[in-house]
Amino acid sequence: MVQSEGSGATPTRPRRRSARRVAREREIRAAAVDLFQDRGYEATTMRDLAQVVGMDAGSLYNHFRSKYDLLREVLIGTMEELVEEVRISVEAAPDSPTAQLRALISSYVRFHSERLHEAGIADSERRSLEADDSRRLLELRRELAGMVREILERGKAGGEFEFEDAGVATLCVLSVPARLPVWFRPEGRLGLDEVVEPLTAFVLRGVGAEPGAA
Amino acid sequence: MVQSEGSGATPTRPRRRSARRVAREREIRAAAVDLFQDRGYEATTMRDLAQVVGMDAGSLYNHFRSKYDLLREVLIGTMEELVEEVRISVEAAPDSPTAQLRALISSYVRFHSERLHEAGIADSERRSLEADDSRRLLELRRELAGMVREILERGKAGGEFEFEDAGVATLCVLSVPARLPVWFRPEGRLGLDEVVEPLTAFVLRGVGAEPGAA
DNA sequence: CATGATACAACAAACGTTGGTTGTTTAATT
DNA sequence: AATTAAACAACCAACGTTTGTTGTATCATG
Repeated sequence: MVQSEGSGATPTRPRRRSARRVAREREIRAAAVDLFQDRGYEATTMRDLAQVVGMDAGSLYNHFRSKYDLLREVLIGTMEELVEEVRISVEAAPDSPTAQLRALISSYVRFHSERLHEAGIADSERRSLEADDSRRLLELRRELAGMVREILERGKAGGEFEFEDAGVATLCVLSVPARLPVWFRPEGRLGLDEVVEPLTAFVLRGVGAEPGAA
Repeated sequence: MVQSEGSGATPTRPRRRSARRVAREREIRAAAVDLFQDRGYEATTMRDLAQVVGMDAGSLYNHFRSKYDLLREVLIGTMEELVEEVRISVEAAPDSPTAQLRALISSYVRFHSERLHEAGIADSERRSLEADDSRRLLELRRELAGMVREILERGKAGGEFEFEDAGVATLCVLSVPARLPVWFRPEGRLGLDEVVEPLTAFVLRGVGAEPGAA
């Protein structure tokens, strides 16, 4: 097992992955997300997954090292994207706590609604992660919480917000969009935009802000 | 499968269960809740459960018909108690939407914190329920949502509350206490009472109420 | 002595994963 | 451009475990 990567001579170029392969992997990933979402990781079998994408269970291993790898990739990958997207949207907002909180909630909600299934399992399947990966996911969540908290405290200091404990307030704020995957259905009575606004208003009011103010 | 319960002749008297047996069943139930909570139903094996209560896996079947039965009993039983407790506390409150919403949230939160694990799995393990039982659980949740919604609409009509859509508002309100099992730890920085108050205030503000008003 | 709780052993089914194999696609060499 | 070789992606069958569950024998308790 000395075939270390890229160190010896003739380092066997990684061979650009074909478009076909990439498409296949995406297909598998998407199917896995769907299955994980409505049966849970443990209850989803490789045979189930294989059937959905129309291939044999064993063939899946040409694309992923293991069932667990698939889970980790989905969970951590999704959370990283969420944090990144939220961060960008906050940084793009005006330098006012209210506007920033609004931007944060809005992008959070939009992400959750666009990728409902991924977001849903990131929450419910964390327990299936091994210690290291679970820590990583928690770290990302803390990062998100840190952004919220920073905005909240700044808003409170400036008199825009009003609440007792910043820690509790942070968790309250995050609770609302976090539950979206539980009840929001894109094909439901209300469209995304009709949900984002009242939801944002609820959160802003919750921390004592005037939702009307920009 | 005609052995309907209590209809035929000689309806096998339930024969008062000994105190020992009752205690054992409670013990098993509690252990199951704990395991379901931090590994999930699917990932919990009867052998795991048996080891926790210090007996053999097969012996568990003297107390429960199946693993699934255990899950159903915990999930639906807990939810029924929650709905009942919340209803009582709302009916005991003064006839004001603000007071009633406050009572509802408060009792909801207290229930969740006293029985953190039960409440946590009622949410995350519903997918493991068979269709009928899942419907039953959903029905209970809708009952709870109905109570919230009724209060909200009455409050809006009376000018106490302010929000756009009653459906969304209901879900926002419920989101906050529902996330409690995710982050609240009784041994943490804040005790129960220090959490109930700011959390209730957040929700009340969220629907446009004055948390100060009784 | 009788009843019920327990341990123990065993079961079939289902699980994730691996290995043998075969066309097919991609890359390197002529 | 043609030829050769390597890598790939798929099927199928099988492996070793682990799963929930069920008899049966043993022990305790009232």
